[in-house]
Amino acid sequence: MTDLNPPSTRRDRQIQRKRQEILVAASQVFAQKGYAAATTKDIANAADLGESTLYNYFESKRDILLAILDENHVLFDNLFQMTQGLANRDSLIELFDRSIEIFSGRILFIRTILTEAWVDDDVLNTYVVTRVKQVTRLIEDFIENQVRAGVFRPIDPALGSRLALGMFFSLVLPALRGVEAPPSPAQRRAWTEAVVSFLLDGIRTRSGEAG
Amino acid sequence: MTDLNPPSTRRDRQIQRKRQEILVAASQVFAQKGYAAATTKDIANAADLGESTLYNYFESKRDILLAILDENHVLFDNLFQMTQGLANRDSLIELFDRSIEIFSGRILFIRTILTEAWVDDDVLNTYVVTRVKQVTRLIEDFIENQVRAGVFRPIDPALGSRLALGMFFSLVLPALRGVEAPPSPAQRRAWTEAVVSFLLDGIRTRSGEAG
Amino acid sequence: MTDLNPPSTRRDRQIQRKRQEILVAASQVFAQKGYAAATTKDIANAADLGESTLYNYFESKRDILLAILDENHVLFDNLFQMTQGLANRDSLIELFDRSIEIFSGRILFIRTILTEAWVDDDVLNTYVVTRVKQVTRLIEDFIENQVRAGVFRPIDPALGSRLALGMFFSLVLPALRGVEAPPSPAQRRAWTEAVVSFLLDGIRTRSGEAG
Amino acid sequence: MTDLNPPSTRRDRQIQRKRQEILVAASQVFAQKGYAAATTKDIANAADLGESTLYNYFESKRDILLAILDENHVLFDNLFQMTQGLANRDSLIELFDRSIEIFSGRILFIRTILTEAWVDDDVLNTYVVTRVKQVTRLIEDFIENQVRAGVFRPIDPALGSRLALGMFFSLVLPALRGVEAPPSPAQRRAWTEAVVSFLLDGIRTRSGEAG
DNA sequence: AATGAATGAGTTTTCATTCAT
DNA sequence: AATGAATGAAAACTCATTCAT
Repeated sequence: MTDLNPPSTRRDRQIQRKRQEILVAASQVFAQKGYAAATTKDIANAADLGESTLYNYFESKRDILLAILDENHVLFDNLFQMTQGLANRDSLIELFDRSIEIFSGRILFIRTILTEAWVDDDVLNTYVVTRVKQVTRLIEDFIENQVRAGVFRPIDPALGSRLALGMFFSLVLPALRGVEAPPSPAQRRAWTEAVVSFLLDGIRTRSGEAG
Repeated sequence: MTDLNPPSTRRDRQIQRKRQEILVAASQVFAQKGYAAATTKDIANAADLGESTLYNYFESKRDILLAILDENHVLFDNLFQMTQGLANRDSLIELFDRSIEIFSGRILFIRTILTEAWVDDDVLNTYVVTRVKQVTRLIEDFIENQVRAGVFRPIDPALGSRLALGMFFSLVLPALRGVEAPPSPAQRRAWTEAVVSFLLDGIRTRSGEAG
Repeated sequence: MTDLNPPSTRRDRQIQRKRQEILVAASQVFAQKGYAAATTKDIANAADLGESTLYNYFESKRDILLAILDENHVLFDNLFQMTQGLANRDSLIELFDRSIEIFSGRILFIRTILTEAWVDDDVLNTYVVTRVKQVTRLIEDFIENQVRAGVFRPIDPALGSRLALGMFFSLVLPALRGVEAPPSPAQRRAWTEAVVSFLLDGIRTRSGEAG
Repeated sequence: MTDLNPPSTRRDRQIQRKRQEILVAASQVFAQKGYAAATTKDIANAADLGESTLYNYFESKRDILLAILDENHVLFDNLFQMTQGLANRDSLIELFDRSIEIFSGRILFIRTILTEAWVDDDVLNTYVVTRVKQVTRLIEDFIENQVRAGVFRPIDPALGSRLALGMFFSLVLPALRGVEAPPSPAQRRAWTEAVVSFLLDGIRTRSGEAG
């Protein structure tokens, strides 16, 4: 049976595995130092390879970065497919929870993307803006629907979704930056519940009135 | 002696003025490309100086960065002095408004700080974490007080302040990144009103019930 | 008076002088090893400079080569201006003599051009073919005129000029390759007289008949 | 033993055949780019082999070049054996014709030799100078004989043979460089006739007098 | 005080060659 | 015998920094 596998397939898999190893190593380096400050020597060391060996798998240092970015484009597609139609409180919670989970599991990759997007307009537009716009639209639609249904007060959907994204990022940012451990599933659940509760109900008691 | 305005003082002022010019130019470059990707040639060009002239005012490229960071430390002190004692809705609004104003007026400096803090632990701790902790403490105290007074529901102050900071950043981040113009005073006021309203009252109508 | 020279002029001259020094050094290296085998280190050593200093004067190794090639384009213009209108035996002699002289005086430059033209189509077309076509045309016209005037037998002008060029190159090639000293003026004169004599009269005695 | 066609002989032939294939492929590459600019990868691709496979047949890249050069040494021996004793007009024609034919049939090999001889003194002396001296001597002897016999005017045999070689090269050079197709047999014949006629009779009409 | 020129140390990349399979 | 994978050595090039003027 194994013999029937075309040799190219096994070899291809071997190559893919190695590329993957290099990408993981490079992500660590890029995430730590940023793309510009990272050297190919750093990457090679992290991947436990000779520097020149990198060039058997990638065309250039920049090519390694782009491979990392592309890699993760796919990831987010999954996220957004899942959350199409953001209908009620539970689906809001689900969106937050899944998003935090995905971010937590791919900290290095995402940190790499953000690091470079912070500095490179192309990367920002191709890999970040597109996605952010998708979620923004998702949340905006949700808000509009709720307003129209009389459930929400008449607020600006653009501002609402922006604030929601801000809350989300405040939760994952410390882990992305590496100053906090990624949240446990329990922590995640607690966070999302609280965020959605804040978002929907505010933090005042029903009868309260701040200062 | 210094009060007598000796010749050295005039020269000192001249030097300080030049240093300042260089810092502004460097901020532009650092903000655009990040510290690592920025070259001393870039900085010199931006400052309209010869490359070697930079070294008459600063010891090294790194030294220029640190001068920028130090420069802005002062800024935040003012912000926080003003907001000591966050007592009521109005002071919350005032905090948001002033903060956004300060961030908007110093985009380059702050972008530089954040860029470097994102990859450099020392910079993060010295220039960012300290300040964030201050505001966090401020907001936490506010929340605790309100909870104790029965105005707020019993929420986790740490989480609450984190979310509040997240909202704040969602408002200034696009301008910091350079993809959006800094908000006008009117826009700022509208934002802060809305944010505080969200925060305190939630977005649901008083009778509404999502999903 | 010297003060009235704008400072930029003196500096420019200084830069031009240095560039020239580098070009001469590079010509030696390129002529000896060929462009591909020559290293920037070789060039730097030949110019008695640090390797990185080269890059203050030229953008790249290739840029140095192209500067050498351009430099000599001018040279040949002079040659051809002088020889427009190739009317009689004396002007033929003059053309050969001047050509050999120019080639002899710029051996390194010309060897560099030929070395690269032998391998690079762009260089061949831009720097060699154009010029060869000019001389070819010159000689062809001369032959055609002489044939029409009944002075020459009806021979193919294209072939005739090609053979004339071949003779010319047989004289300068050993010096270009560095296996022979460039000809003295006396030698040059003797050669050109002989070549023109061969060309016009053949080598047989008027009555002779080979084999 | 060898006559008995032992297995090793068949293998040897197989090896020789492969070596030959590699040499042909390498000639193409060397001829196009020159030795220095050609990579072992280029050669392997041209030979449709893995890069490392080359090293089963040759010790090094340089070794491949030398094999090509040696290969062609033999070729010229044939040429010169044929032309020993250059007695009359017909044998001159024969020499030119056969030489052009051999050059035309081995353009890649010869281009490779010339490319390397242009920059490498060892190659020049071993593979080119020796042969050129042989032909030179051949032609010089011919000229001397003709002069002595009163058929030629008293010209310098060294110069005469040099010019003759120059004419020859002017005919084959464009094909060697790859900017012209190799001449057809008819073209070859026409060329040689014309060259010998020029050489012996000059291009003036018997009564003519240039300028 | 300002700077053009020079450069050492280091960066990305190339490439001939080796080696295990 | 053939080759994919790995790599040391070296190439082209960059850049922060120094120094003489």
